[in-house]
Order: sequence, then C-alpha cells, then structure tokens
Amino acid sequence: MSSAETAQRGNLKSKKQDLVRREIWIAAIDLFYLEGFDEVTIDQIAERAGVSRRTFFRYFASKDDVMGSTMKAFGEALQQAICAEDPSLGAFEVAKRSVAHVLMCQPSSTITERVVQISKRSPAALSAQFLQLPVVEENLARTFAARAGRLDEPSLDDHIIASVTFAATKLCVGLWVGEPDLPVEEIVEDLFVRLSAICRSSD
Amino acid sequence: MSSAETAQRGNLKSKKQDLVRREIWIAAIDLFYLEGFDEVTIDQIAERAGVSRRTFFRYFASKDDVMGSTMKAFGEALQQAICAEDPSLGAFEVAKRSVAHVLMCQPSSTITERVVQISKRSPAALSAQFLQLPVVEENLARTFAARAGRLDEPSLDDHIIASVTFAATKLCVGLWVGEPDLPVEEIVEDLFVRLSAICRSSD
DNA sequence: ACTCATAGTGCACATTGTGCCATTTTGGGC
DNA sequence: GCCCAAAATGGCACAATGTGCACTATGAGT
Repeated sequence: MSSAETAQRGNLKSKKQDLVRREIWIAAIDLFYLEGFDEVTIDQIAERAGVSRRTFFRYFASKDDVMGSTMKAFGEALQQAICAEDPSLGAFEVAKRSVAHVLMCQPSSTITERVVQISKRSPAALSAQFLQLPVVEENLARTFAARAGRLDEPSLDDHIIASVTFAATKLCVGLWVGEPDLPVEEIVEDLFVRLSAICRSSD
Repeated sequence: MSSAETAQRGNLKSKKQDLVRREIWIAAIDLFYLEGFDEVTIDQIAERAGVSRRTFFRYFASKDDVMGSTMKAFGEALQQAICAEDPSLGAFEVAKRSVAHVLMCQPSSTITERVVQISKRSPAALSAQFLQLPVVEENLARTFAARAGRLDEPSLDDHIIASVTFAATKLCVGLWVGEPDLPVEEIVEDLFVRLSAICRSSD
C-alpha cells in the first residue's frame, strides 16, 4: 500500500483510508459473489459501498484491481512469512513453510473461498488476479535476495525460487478449495514432495 | 456440397482471416513499439491496419488481447514441442527440451524482442500478457496428461510440471533478451540445472 | 444474372477511466 | 467552541472502450 507516505503523516488518517478501502472491497466481493464478476458495474459497487463513483476510482484503478488486491495481499503475506523463517534454512524449505503458514493464517477463509468461487465462475475474474503477477513475483524475488544478504539485485536463483513459490501457492490454493477437509499442511507437504520429485527426475 | 469441399473452403476462409488478423497484430506491435503501449488507441491501430474500429474488435477483444495473443502463440508452440518429444523421456526432461526448442525456433526473433521491449517499458503491457496464463497453463497440463496417456483429466503432477514449464519459459525469455549473445541451449540448460538444484535442497 | 452466406462497416449506446474544480469533512491550534 | 489549512469527496465533462444491431459489399455456387 502507500505505507511510505501515510506512515509519516500519523496513522490516524491512513487507518480511515484503509477503512473506506475495505468497505469498497467488501461491497465489490459481495456483489461479484452474488451477481457474477462480469455483470457487476462499478456504479453498483460504489452505491453499495456508499461512496461516489469518483471515490471508487481513488481507491481502485479498476474492477480488475479489486480482484488483484487480494493477490497483492497474498504476496505481501508471503513476504512476511519468508522473512520470519529461520535464516539458516534452505530457500526451498523456506518456500514450503511460508506457503503453509500463509494458507493456515488466512484472516478470513470465508472471503478467500468467495474469491476463489468468483474466479471459478468468471475467467475474467481469474485473469484479473494475475495482472499482479509481475510485481508480486518481483517482490518475492527481492525478499529471497534480502534474506540471503543480497540487498541490491535479486540473483537468478532468487527469481527461480520466487517463481516456484508463487506457482506452488497458486496450486495449493486450488487444491485446498477443492478439498477443504484435508489439513493444509498435508496438501502443501504433498505438493512440494511431488515438485521435488519431478525436478529430480532429470538424472 | 461434400464435406471435403466444406473443409477446404473453411480452410481458405480461415487463412484469409488469419491474414487480416496478422495485419492488425503487426500494426499494433509496431505502434506499441514506436509510441508506447499506453499511448496507443485502438482507433490508431485500426487505421494503420486499414480496417475499421469495429473490425478490430472482430479479431481482438481488446488492446490487452493483442499482447496476450503472443503469449497464446507461445503456449501453443510449447504444446506442439511437448507432443513431439520422445514419449519415453521423463516430464522434466521434456519440459527442458521443449522450452529450448521453442526459443530456438522462434519464427521471428525481431518481433519477439519488440514484444519484450514493449513489456519492459509498460507494466500494463507486461500484465496484459499474463491475462492468458490460466488458459495457457491449463492447456500445458492437458498436453502433459495426453502425453502420459491420461486423456480425461490432468493429474496434479501434470499441473505441477505445466506450472514449472511456464515459469521456466518466462525466466528464459527474460534471460535471453538480457543476454542475446549467449546460445539459447546454454541458458535453458543452466536454468533447469539451477531449478533442479533448488528443489533438491529440501533434504 | 440470381441468391445466399459472410466479412466488414457505421451507428448508437452503456460503461470505463481521468482531469478539473467545487464542496464537504477532518484534525489541530487558539 | 472557533477557525483554518489540508485532505477527502463529489459532480461534471470528456475521451476511450466494448458491444449489439442493421446495413453494405464481396464472392462463390447455381
């Protein structure tokens, strides 16, 4: 978010901004879930959120951006999780633990499931999430680089593990929603074992 | 009218359609390259291609779709390459060979480089490519599944290797453009070795 | 020459995204 | 409480996007 500018200003105003932003976001997700992503217009979202159309555009660049914000949030949560892991661990292990951690600590699994449902029903909604992919992956690469002490530019290996982490997250979310009963750790563990096995089969 | 004639006529028509489609596509890439993705309007593309605005929308759903079509083409080329590989090889090896093959057999590396340049200068252009990611990855997964005789639904392993293949392609294209002098095979080989090493480090 | 299917065009219209300015709200100092 | 500067919001206008519909042009088969 715009934490760089708002933090200095004292976080009273920024908290209120976050409130409005969340209000709009909730209104949008509700409408997408009820009516379908493609059918909902921005005017409807603004009306339900109790703001003007113009104000909507102050918080989100577009309807796609609303969907993308959940992806960005996921990316940021992953970054935090990666930083919190034991620095002595290997990158692959860190990726696995971070993905599991983020999936388990979802603040509201109801919302997450709704987002997945919306994406399942509308290809446009699914694609909108991936508009954020370049920036999310770049941030992940930088996080892995920083963890290894490379503060300047991510190395190739950092980019690779970032791509892998993102792809794994994507697959795990899909599996998790498909089988909500299975424990998350098991899903993640299984996926990383399979991934490791596949990439080992070159010899 | 026999079915053979119908097929032939359909083929002729579709070839003419491909011609118009390509005309529009070339015009768009040229303009994006010269003026920048965000500055170009659809009217300008249509005018340069010698068709009406309405006709543009017959061939492409949006400006984003024009960028996405190169991604789709890449995906289709990958599918062909995967099918052409020796069926006795492991999936990971097939992925490596297919990526190398597709990168080497680019019909026009000039165009590819232009597309990359456009994407580098405009985040919107880069993101637009990834709008196609869900369908491309799904197709890759189906291709890997078919290769292994699973004609119905791709298995989890198929989805994993599809994700890996796509991510690897993405990274290799970036590397290739960054270092145009290095032989493609070397870039691909290096990347897959690194990937394999990273995924091995869990033990 | 007639006919029919189909690509292409023009037009109208709803929606999107944005710059600009008026109005309202907010937070802080007196 | 009162006032003021700054910020948030709202309203408006306008260019651009995306789509349905009706019309024209082409051209292949009869």
